[in-house]
Amino acid sequence: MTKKELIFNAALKLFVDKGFHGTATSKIAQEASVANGTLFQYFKTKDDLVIALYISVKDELNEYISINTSRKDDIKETIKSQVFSSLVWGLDNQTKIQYIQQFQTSPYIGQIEKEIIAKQAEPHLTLLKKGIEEGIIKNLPIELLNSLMTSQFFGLYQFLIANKLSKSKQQEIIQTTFEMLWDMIT
Amino acid sequence: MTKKELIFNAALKLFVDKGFHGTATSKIAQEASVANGTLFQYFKTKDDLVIALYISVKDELNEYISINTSRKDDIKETIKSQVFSSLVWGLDNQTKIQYIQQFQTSPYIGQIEKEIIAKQAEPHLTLLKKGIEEGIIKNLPIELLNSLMTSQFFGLYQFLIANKLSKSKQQEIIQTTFEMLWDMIT
DNA sequence: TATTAAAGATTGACTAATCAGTCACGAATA
DNA sequence: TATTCGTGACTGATTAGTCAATCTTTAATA
Repeated sequence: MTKKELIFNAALKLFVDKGFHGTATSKIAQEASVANGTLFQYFKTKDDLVIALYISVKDELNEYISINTSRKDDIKETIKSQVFSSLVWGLDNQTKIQYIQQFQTSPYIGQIEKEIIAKQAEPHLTLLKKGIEEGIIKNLPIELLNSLMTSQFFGLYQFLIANKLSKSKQQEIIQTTFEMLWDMIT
Repeated sequence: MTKKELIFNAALKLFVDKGFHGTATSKIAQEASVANGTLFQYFKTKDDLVIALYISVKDELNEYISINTSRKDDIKETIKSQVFSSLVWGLDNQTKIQYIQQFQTSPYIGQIEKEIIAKQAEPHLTLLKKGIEEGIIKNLPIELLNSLMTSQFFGLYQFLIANKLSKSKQQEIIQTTFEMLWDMIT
């Protein structure tokens, strides 16, 4: 594991545990078993680290979704496998999901360029647009549909981690909830 | 306005603007036009202030919902007026909604006693339970239904503040989205 | 009503601790 | 040998929280 990865892992753990400013850079370096100065060689400032970590985690999630999504021409199946793989990744990477949420509701979100945010949402929006054009999905603003779906994802996710269920029961809930979501937007 | 209210208002503004630890207590006192020491007479520590502010804002929202909800025996109308009044309040109190979100995804949430959280969710859960018993709402875990509804609220809210629409267009979207939500859970 | 004293509220200068970020030097690598 | 990587002691600035002194309010007494 590279120094940079060590720092990312340590920062992720501490930020989620103690909050952004509740975490001293010296503590991150310590947790990463790296010198104080090393941290500032990879990241010019603490804010740089906070933001770079978010982008890295978000990219990781998007890559996972992209790899695990079967690109059939079936829109329902495509969206379904996107939602499912997001959940699988989220349940296996709870700290990272927590970090995404914490970051997105913090003042830091304003520091990320709008183009980066737009780029990350773009694939979902395109898919929704296609669905509307094909007459499958309700003709509503795609930003609204996307916002509702993202929220739905977090809502279901919160429920799943708050209630430790058996794998099969979990799968059943995910399946049911997705069908509810699908009925809602079509 | 009492000193305590002045401090709450100043803290709310700065926490949302600069984050929890990005905001110094001295800055809060300054913004509130109050001495440093005064802040610590009302709140033993900075953490106390952060938490007291959350509970205060959350109570304010709940009180607003409670006042503006017509307690008919019609479950759909009851839930509808709860969702609608939440949105009205949220659009009029954007900073407060932002604070609620920021707090709920921060490590501070773990410092609030579970009974307080449970108590705040209780009315909604009771309502959902009643709906299920009457065979109106789908027979799913009420915590799941509540989680999905809360998320839906935030999703819609995010869309509404991100897209400045006319009052009538806004009402139309709210109406449509609620019907979608209602169809989903029934 | 006027006076006064006790209780409570408010102040801001102060401090010990902590913080983000620097930098001169040593280690590793090519 | 030269270049890059890694180090940790160091610093100026900032922080949360304290406290002795001052101001304000309350209420009892003459």
